[in-house]
Amino acid sequence: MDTLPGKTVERLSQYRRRLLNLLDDNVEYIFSHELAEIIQISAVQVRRDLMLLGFSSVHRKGYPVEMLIEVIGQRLDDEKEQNVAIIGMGNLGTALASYLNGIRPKLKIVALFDIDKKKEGMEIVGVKCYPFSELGKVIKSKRVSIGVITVPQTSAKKVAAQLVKNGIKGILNFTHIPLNVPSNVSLEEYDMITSLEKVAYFVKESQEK
Amino acid sequence: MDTLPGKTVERLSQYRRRLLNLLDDNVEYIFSHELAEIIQISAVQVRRDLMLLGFSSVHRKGYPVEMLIEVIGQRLDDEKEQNVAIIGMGNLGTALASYLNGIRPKLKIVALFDIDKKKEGMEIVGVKCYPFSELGKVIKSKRVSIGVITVPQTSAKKVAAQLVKNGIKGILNFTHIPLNVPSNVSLEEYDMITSLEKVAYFVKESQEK
DNA sequence: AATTAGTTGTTATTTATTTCACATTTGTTT
DNA sequence: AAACAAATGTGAAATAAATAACAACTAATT
Repeated sequence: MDTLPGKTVERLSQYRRRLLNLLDDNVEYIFSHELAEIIQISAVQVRRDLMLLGFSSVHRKGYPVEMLIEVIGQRLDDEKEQNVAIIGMGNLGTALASYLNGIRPKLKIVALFDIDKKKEGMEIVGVKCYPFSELGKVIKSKRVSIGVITVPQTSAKKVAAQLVKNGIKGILNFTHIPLNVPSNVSLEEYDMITSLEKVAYFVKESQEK
Repeated sequence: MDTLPGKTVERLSQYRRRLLNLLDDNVEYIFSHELAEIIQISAVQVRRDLMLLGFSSVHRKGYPVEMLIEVIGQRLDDEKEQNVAIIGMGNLGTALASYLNGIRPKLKIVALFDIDKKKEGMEIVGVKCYPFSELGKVIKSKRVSIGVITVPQTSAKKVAAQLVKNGIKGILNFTHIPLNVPSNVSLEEYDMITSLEKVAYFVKESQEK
């Protein structure tokens, strides 16, 4: 079974979240164009993504919502749980901790870290905060495979190196510092300043027309 | 002069930020492979992007840093300032306000908004917080062209509609709710849950190999 | 029972983005 | 001054992603 394109993975993640909502509303079936409408993309795009899952609709009824959620999960989720740590409990880290916590049963936020010793032992959304010095120990004891970096720019590289050294498998980097990690570590970077500059550029362009 | 590809805009934004650092360190020239190394991309990619700017190196010395910053600015920035408002002063909004504030001279954070009346009049990184009810008024008086949405999921659509109604030109959406805006409004969406699920997927995949 | 209409799955096409490959230019070395 | 080396700029090729186009299937309608 082939690895899915990154863009498809992104959309599947979004499909699933919408479908879970629909399930709550007791929607049993959904057409590609309906799902497309919700996500604001094209119906072909939806069908193509689902085709990559080998998932078919029930003729003239659409895709069965519950089963589709199940199939997306089979493809996206690890069978066992994946444990996540967030490093840096400033505003951004705190926001992420509450955003991400509990949102997916197979993705558990199991540890938070901060350099500030005062935060030691504190709980945010029910997850314990450890001092940075215990990073290695906790990663091992809690089997953390994914690290989310939300520390100040200056410590980003150091934190990434520590994570890698302690066997982390994936990093989600929210600092503006591009990281350099071994190829066996999955890396996803997100730079908020770049996003803002991008919007600003297209605003400017659209006004010049 | 053609509109640049979105990906190129993203990289130009990053080049510029690194170049500004280099300038502080009195670096006068930089080779494509050096800049590439810093951003963790290929040298060809850098040269191609700069080619789109019509910007040439000084033979065997590399690209003049200061002039390159200037040229990127000419292309990315609006001549006049672009004013930005952040709507939703929870942890995420607060983090963004301090991240983004002052980072680019031509992109000014001029207003913050929150539903909570207690925050009215408060200042975060020197920017004033207004109650949500004054959105329209402030957008007009401060000539806000870009809105950053960091409110809870449930209010995202309402806020977006308000922004659009008040003539906003660009939206950066940090909620998980896909927004539907008229085509004359530039929209950039960023979903942190999707990013985390994406890393998790590629971690899983890499372990299966 | 035949026709219409809605929806899918998939191949083919188009568009966007990245990478390759290399001729070109000129500083440096012999 | 010839040979070499370091980089660039760019056409051509490759890869990735999105869209179009349409045959096929079947529920509903006539």
